Amino acid sequence: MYRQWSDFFKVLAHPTRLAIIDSLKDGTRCVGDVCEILTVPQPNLSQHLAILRRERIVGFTEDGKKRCYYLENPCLIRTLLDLIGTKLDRKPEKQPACCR
Amino acid sequence: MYRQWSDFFKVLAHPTRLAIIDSLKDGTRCVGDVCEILTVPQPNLSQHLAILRRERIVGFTEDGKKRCYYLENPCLIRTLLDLIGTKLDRKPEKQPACCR
DNA sequence: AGTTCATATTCTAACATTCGAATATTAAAA
DNA sequence: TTTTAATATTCGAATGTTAGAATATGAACT
Repeated sequence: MYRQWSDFFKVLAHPTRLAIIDSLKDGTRCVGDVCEILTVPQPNLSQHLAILRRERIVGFTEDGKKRCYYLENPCLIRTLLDLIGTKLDRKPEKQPACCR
Repeated sequence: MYRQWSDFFKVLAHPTRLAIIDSLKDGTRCVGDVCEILTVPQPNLSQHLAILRRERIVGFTEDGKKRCYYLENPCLIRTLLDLIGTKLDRKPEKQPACCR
């Protein structure tokens, strides 16, 4: 079980992948747009997307020759990132209710 | 910021470290006990503890020649692991309230 | 069919992480 | 003060991850 969990965290353990996730937080985006927003070279972005797909963190729909990526569990991911935000950008008032 | 976040996830991205965290979930334990419970060789355990210390996930108190480790943010860690539990051991009724 | 646009894959060198083995530290007991 | 028990550190080989370069795929347009 820890193996499975650590595989999941491994996928989150890269700044570019977190940036990708963040850029999909509020909806669907095609690869080209993410590419521009993050200023990451296209093949590199594609590699990271493949890793995110493998762990089922993102999915995509095809729209002509474009691929529109989205978060598979947007709420869960949002909650997760909020949570570590409270740890790392440690402002006392940001503590989630469960931790007070 | 993504760098800082990914550094945090990197620390969680190892099965042994997750097992250590889990073994501290319900209180304080000294190194020897964790060692036995997890059946990990002592120097290796010590290396992982050092990594967990660096990211402030665990702390310790000294008790004679023993070191008693504990989670620095037990509630936060518990919430975090519960959350990914709901994703990975996917049972519909385990979905946290916020994600239904 | 050939071209173009959007994205994916493969290969590889650089770099990072991991574990075991050996050794070091350090507090207390003898 | 020597010994012992508990834990930590250092080193190195094996393994895993990363980014860039080059190349491939595949859908839509001509």
